[in-house]
Amino acid sequence: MSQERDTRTAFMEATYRALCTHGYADLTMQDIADETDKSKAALHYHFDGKDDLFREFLAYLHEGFAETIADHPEGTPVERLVALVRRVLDPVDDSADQQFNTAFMEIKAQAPYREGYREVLRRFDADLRTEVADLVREAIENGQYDEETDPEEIAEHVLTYIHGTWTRAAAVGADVVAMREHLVDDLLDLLVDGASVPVDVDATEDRGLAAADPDEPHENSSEDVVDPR
Amino acid sequence: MSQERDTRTAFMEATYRALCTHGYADLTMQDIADETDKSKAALHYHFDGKDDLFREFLAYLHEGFAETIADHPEGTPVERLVALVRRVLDPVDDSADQQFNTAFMEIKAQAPYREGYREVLRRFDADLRTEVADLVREAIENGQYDEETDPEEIAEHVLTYIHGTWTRAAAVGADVVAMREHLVDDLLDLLVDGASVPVDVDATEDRGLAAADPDEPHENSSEDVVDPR
DNA sequence: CATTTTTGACTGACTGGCCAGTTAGTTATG
DNA sequence: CATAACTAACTGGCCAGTCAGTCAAAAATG
Repeated sequence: MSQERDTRTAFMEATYRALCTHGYADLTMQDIADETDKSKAALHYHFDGKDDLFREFLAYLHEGFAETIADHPEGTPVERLVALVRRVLDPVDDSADQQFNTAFMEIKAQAPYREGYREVLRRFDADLRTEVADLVREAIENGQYDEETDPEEIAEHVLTYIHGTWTRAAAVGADVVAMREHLVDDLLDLLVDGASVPVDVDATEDRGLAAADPDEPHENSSEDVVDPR
Repeated sequence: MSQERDTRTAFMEATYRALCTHGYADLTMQDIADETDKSKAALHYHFDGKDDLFREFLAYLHEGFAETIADHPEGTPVERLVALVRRVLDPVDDSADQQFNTAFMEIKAQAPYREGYREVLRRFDADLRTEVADLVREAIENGQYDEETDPEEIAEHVLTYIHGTWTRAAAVGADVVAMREHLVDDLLDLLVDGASVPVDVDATEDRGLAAADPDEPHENSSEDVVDPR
């Protein structure tokens, strides 16, 4: 009974690992099976084909994503907003996770063609948007942001910018940290004059373009998806 | 001699059309040949395999892109900047072009894996960035933008935002016009107080989120790539 | 309790289709 | 007629999915 559950979960984790090493485009069922101690036939026993497997995998990722975006209630609303952005756009040093992000781009690009992908991706989007909008609303109530500020509008802006960061990082190898801190600056610029500026901002000196400090400390290293290892 | 040139060009155009109807992921050499009056073997006669074909295709696209981003020297710098953004993020009604954008996303997602893709994409990026930065610089000289404004920084921001717009449009079917006008607003908000506001701004009433006017007039309908038809 | 039967999980070997690339031969062209 | 431009037919490899079992453990039976 929970035997099946376990095996399916094992295959989900295997899919994650296989994606990191092979990418989405040339990922075979065999590759996934090879990441477990089971056979390819077992994979077909548990899932109704590749598409079914991947739909389930996306749902599995979505669960982990909730954890990533969940608010850590420490500090002012804007501090928490900035922390959220940093968490989501964390350029993890772990090369496996980095490669997963790349593979995830491929999946996004497949969404228009594969039935059911888009729906889940929309949920990723909606969840993150809600979280951002809520924090902006709090910031307004807190007096950090002007009352004229439209939380939904900011959230949309942030979402689009985040997607752009991921895309450029994958497509042209652009610097995630630089783009991320640019977004953070935008968010801080919205602070009403006289409002307290968050202190933990580690990007106080670099206004430069490609100046990504490599020794950036990120204790929280979870990616836009929870790492199942 | 120019026979070969013609045929190669015909195959480039065929590749464009084939991408629109099949997407990148399941595009076969046969699909491309079928878009011409030539055979699949002819395709192999002219190109050293699929990868070679696609590298050449990207270069071909890049030529067309230059045309899209080329400045139309009418109006103030900011007007021209806004026009550029609108040209690049034009959600063409032509469904073929729309599908091409989707396919182009797939190509971007393949860049990390395919040798040579990334290089060309970087050139797309660099050209657009240069164009934007130049216009911002002009806007500063013109007194429309504050002297504190950093052209490179704005250009980076615009690039990231544009990529985000394309990605979200493809991945979750987000509204290109709404996102685009959001960016335009950002660009207009940068105007120093008292500077002339461009008049041709057709988005004067809609500050709403999903309010994309379908009757939007775009005389220039070229996409992020020139349509070879 | 000892046995037979059933079932869930799984495997190795196979198949059928697809597709990039090749080759041997044909047609056009200058 | 020599070479460039092509074609039809073919090849070889890959891969999703299938199938005929195996096997251990659970359930039924007497």
